[in-house]
Amino acid sequence: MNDILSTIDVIDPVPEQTDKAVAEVGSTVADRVFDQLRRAIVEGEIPAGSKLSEPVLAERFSVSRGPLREAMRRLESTNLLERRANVGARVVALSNETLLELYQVREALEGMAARLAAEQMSDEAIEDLKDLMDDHRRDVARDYWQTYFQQEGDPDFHYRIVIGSGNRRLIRILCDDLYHLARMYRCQFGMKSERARDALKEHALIVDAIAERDGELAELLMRRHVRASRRSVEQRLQTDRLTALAAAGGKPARSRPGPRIDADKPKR
Amino acid sequence: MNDILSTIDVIDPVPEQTDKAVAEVGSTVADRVFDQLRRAIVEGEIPAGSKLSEPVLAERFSVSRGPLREAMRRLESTNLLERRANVGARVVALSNETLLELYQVREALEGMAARLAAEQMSDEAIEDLKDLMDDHRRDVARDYWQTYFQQEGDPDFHYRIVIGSGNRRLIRILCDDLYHLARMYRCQFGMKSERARDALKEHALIVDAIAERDGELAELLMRRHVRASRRSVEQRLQTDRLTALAAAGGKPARSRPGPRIDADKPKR
DNA sequence: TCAATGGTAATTGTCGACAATATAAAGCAT
DNA sequence: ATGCTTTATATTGTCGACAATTACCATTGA
Repeated sequence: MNDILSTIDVIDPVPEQTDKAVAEVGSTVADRVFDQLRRAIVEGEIPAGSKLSEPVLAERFSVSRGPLREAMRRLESTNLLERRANVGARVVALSNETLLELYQVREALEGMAARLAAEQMSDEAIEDLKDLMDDHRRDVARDYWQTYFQQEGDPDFHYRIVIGSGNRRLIRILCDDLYHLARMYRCQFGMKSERARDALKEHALIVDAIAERDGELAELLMRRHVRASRRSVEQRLQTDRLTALAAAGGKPARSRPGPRIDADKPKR
Repeated sequence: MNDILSTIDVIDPVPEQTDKAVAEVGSTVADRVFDQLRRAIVEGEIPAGSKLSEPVLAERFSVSRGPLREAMRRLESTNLLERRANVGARVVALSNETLLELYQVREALEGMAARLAAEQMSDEAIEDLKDLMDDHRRDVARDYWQTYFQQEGDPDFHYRIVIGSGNRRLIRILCDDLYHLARMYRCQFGMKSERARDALKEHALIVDAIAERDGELAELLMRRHVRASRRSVEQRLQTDRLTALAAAGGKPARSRPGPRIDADKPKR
């Protein structure tokens, strides 16, 4: 049945998957370039506010413009790109206003998620959440906090709770859209180091509330946590804005002349 | 420049623009088919749960598969379509669970919108909102309530408030995504007639709270209003489910054999 | 009679080329 | 010299065709 030899001629073509994410089977080229492009935007490899040229991107990812356009459409629907007909697409600009708007929505939605999670999460899932907290505590003690809170760890915590809410629409809005944008802010503006420990404490309180099935308290704590998180990023954004303003004009060197993105100035 | 004669050979295919919205300039073909397809799905012209065939849809809208696929991607991002790679796209199934999930999110988001609107809406916008309420009152008195509450009027009210919140991300989530799905439920399951008058009263109370800049009260009333609205649709959905179960097997007549959609049974 | 396997047909995913539009530059008139 | 018109280029939008994968159906065997 599951004879490996019968598929001997199709197991080879995969290795040129240069990126770490080895795109599970059944996924299409458009999905792959979607993931790659999103990562590039979120991590700042493609600067915010820059214009995206379809031909150069297509050549960079070694695909035709068809799948690329599909990927860009999906990026647009997640609000990471803004597109105007017959003009082109730009990466969203990271401003104070959009940050405020994003975190306002997150506060309402994640508060609700925490309440629902406290009511509906399974006991095993709560135990897993506690284990995750222990891991985070260990990592913070080892000063690995940067990798976790700036990249994947913190989202992991929020992911668990949102998924624990059981509301698939809520899950989709937060995990597929808002979290990537929030991560984009954190990747590009960083986070104050003392914030990591505070955030960890807040996480612990939320987990406790959920473990005690106290939905009301969980919502309150989560809303407060999101507010604090916003304030941290906002503060960092403002200082960076000022320093950038002071050193205006000097672009910090176009990295390499090879496969790079058509990134003209944000134009305003 | 804008010589019409130069395009004399391509102005003919358009007249089957049977739809009212004549797509403003600067909009592309994909945008037009997106609007048309969304309307067809929301109003039930294409039944929920049915499979969408790209070739037949492309021929129906007289476009190539390229723009059609873009439109379908956008529909997928708004959660009106579900797509699996190499298999196809289906219209979402309208179930009790998705309804509950939708209205849970709406409750949190619209409550927040009402609070923000009470705080930030301009005085003129509030006056306009009052005028709209007067119009609605008149229409309900004339028994035109069905056209308003089942189609455009009720969304109009909610649109105003959400836009009044000033949060563009919130506006996008609600107006571009969730409202269309909510309208789909109302279009396909209707609404009990006495609900219209109750809804109108609730609207009036919300407007009053906003006019008095009482954000807290506005949020409370809006959340209650959304809950009541959900209950109404839920009730109607359940009765329809039962009657459909009673008359199982007899499909209510395939309308016309002309340009119709490949609609096989929901398959479960 | 039912299950499994093979083949066939249809649908989806991808690609390259063409057409239409917007941006930019160049030329001309004032 | 400046402003407007016109031309030219480049980018986006659209189309048709090909390739790959999937689902369906028939045949064969137990």
